[in-house]
Amino acid sequence: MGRSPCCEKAHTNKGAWTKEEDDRLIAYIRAHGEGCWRSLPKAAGLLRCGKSCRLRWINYLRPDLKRGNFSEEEDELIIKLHSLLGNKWSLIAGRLPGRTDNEIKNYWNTHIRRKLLNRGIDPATHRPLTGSDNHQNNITTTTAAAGNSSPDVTTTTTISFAPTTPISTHLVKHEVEDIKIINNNDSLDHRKIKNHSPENQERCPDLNLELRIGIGPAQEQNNAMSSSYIPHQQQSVEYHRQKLVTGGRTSGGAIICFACSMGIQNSKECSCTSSLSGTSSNSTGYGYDFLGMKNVGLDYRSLEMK
DNA sequence: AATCCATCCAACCGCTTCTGC
DNA sequence: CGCAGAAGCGGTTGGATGGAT
Repeated sequence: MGRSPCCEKAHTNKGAWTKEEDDRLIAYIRAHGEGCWRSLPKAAGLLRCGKSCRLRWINYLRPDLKRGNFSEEEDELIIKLHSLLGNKWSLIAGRLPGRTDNEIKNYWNTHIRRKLLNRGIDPATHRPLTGSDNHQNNITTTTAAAGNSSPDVTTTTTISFAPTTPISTHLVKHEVEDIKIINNNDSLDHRKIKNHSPENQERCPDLNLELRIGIGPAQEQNNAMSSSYIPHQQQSVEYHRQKLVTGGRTSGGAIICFACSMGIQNSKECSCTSSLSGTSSNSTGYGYDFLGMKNVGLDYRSLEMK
């Protein structure tokens, strides 16, 4: 009951590409562009499967690829993006010009994982590594939304990488408020990172991985004690999804999609151009399908990486 | 010099998602 | 709407390389 092979394997080369194969592939794509990968090998005179050609081109032969070591800035960006997106290497690669998903994935597994472990951070959860931190096992993916499901109305959803098991609201509140204090002081006072147990103490305070999704500027105003303000009550993403779909809407300002908020405008990821066209300040445009919240009117301008 | 071991990374594989009919 | 084919994605593998013994 297996799937049909993507190509006739009996007549295809495998393994490392030769210079001649590279040249053929480059010449063909220069002449014809990237088209149907399945038919490309035959047309280009290559004994390779289309998948292999695509991979070779994307990961190695593309002229816009950046070669060489990753910079410290790229390192930190990858870490932050990974904390937000999880193992979505293609999305992460979209934010690093000249880098491929495969390259970033390899780099993550060989360098950054170790780097985070040395910092005492679990690369999977971006939380401090502690032996007794059993609740972290509840997190199956770093993109998982967490928090309690209390249906209280608030203006901001915090997508936390905290435990997925129910935890009391006030604990989350305190934790978040402490982060706020740190940001306001623009300092790295470790004592203010409260985690309610010594072993949970943040070991890398500059890596705050709370993800906030604001619902709208007007409501944001109510909370505008500071740019890093996070409301008292944490909401589940699902609750906001339902609320927004059934009537919750942004109260002002156009909505940009997640892709644009991440700085990759005009990419294929961008979903805002159509919904933005002709919208006014009371736009009811829809947002990007972020974390499965398709068509939810979220304001990604307030999506922050801190 | 030979062997072992760890690391790196290109490439593969299988699954999911997208797209056209 | 459902199906099939194509493309895309992420996990994994295996060969090359370099350092340690």
